[in-house]
Amino acid sequence: MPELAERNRDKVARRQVDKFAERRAQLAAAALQTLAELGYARTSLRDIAQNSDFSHGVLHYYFSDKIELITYCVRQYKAECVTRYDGIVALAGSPDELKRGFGAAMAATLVEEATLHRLWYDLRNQSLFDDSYRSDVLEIDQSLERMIWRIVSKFSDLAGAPLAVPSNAAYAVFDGLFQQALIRYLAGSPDAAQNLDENVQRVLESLTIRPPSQA
Amino acid sequence: MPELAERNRDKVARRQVDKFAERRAQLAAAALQTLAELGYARTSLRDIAQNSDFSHGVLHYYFSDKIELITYCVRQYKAECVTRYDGIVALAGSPDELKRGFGAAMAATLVEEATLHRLWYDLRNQSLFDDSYRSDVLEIDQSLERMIWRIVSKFSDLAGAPLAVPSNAAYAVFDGLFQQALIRYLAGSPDAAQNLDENVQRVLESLTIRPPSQA
DNA sequence: CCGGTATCTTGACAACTGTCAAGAGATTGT
DNA sequence: ACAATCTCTTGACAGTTGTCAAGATACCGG
Repeated sequence: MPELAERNRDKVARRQVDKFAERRAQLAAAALQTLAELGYARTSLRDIAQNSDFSHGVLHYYFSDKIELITYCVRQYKAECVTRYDGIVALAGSPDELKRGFGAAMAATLVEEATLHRLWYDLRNQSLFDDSYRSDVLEIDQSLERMIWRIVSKFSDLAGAPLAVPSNAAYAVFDGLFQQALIRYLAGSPDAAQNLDENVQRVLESLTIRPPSQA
Repeated sequence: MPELAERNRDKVARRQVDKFAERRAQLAAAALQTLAELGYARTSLRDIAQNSDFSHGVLHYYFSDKIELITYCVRQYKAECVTRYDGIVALAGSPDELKRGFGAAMAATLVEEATLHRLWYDLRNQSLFDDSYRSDVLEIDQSLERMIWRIVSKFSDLAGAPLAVPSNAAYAVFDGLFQQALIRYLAGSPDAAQNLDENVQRVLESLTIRPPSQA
């Protein structure tokens, strides 16, 4: 029975592939945690292994080198982030509701995932020096830009007011607000989250061209 | 003559201090160049020394350790940056002139000092992981915020229109625009500078509350 | 239960790091 | 011109890094 044998081989192969992929994800999670804690410059492969259940040699069994490991991590990060605010867009019925939801969601992200986001900014910066990460980082950045654009353009629709800036500017603006809030938050400022919430709402309002009030 | 001897000692001491300070600045310049080229994670003291006229040992003659060297570099960077746009503020006679000058100045900075600014973002990020640099980075960030605020509030004055956001939000917004433009510029996008110019002008306009058009 | 394959550990390697000490060389006051 | 001090080079150190190979262990089909 060549067919049965073949199917079995396939099944085995697939099981192995699954297990292989699963362990890669597991190790990448340990790497993400370590990187988020120590930063890119201070994280060694041995540090990562110590945050996992394995020894340092196993990393080279699942990843060809450090660059492939970190690239894999960056991609894994993306999956978590990119749809984070889509629920707010789908559910919002009024511009005010969307505005409030967006501000609250940004503030919540700030406190819940502060270390993961400082890692993101760290890796994005690395890509300015090292070509190895550039394409992956750029792709994620564009995904985030589209995510922000979904919010902003929906707000524009709901408010019936056109936007004063294009997509890349809108993303840059809110990214800047978040990054500045992150700096303050990690420096211990107690009102960083609330301040971000307020600023996000104010800026979102500002980016739409308000119709003449008495016309 | 104790007085003459004393004065001479002082003179000598001051001359030595000057020479000492001068060499520190010289080495810090080499360090800044190296860091801007390689990034924080990949720059070693030997790399820095190789970009100077001296050997690697001399760095420990002028700086107690790597942290002090880099801290000194960061402070040196600040001096160059913090008054960069003040001429524009002083000379602008109309809101339109200020707006155009600001956009053009940001775009010029982007192309002229791209590598120095990617270093700034790199070091600011390091301060999110390493307390050693935190206070210096925070201080510079606040100086930059004040610089942006001088522009934005002057624009508000000239236009006779109040601002929709506070100082920290204004800084965050323009910093975000610049950083995003820097990413694109270093990735080879040919229109990054012009796009930054346009976005800066649009956003500056948006941040002021325009009076009802027909009132 | 056996043999082979997949998985993991251990230990080693060469290169690189920040730091420092010993001494050579240069400069300065007298 | 001499001696003291400042300046700089050289070479070494202990620790860390990414990488890899040899071998131990676990798993699985037959």
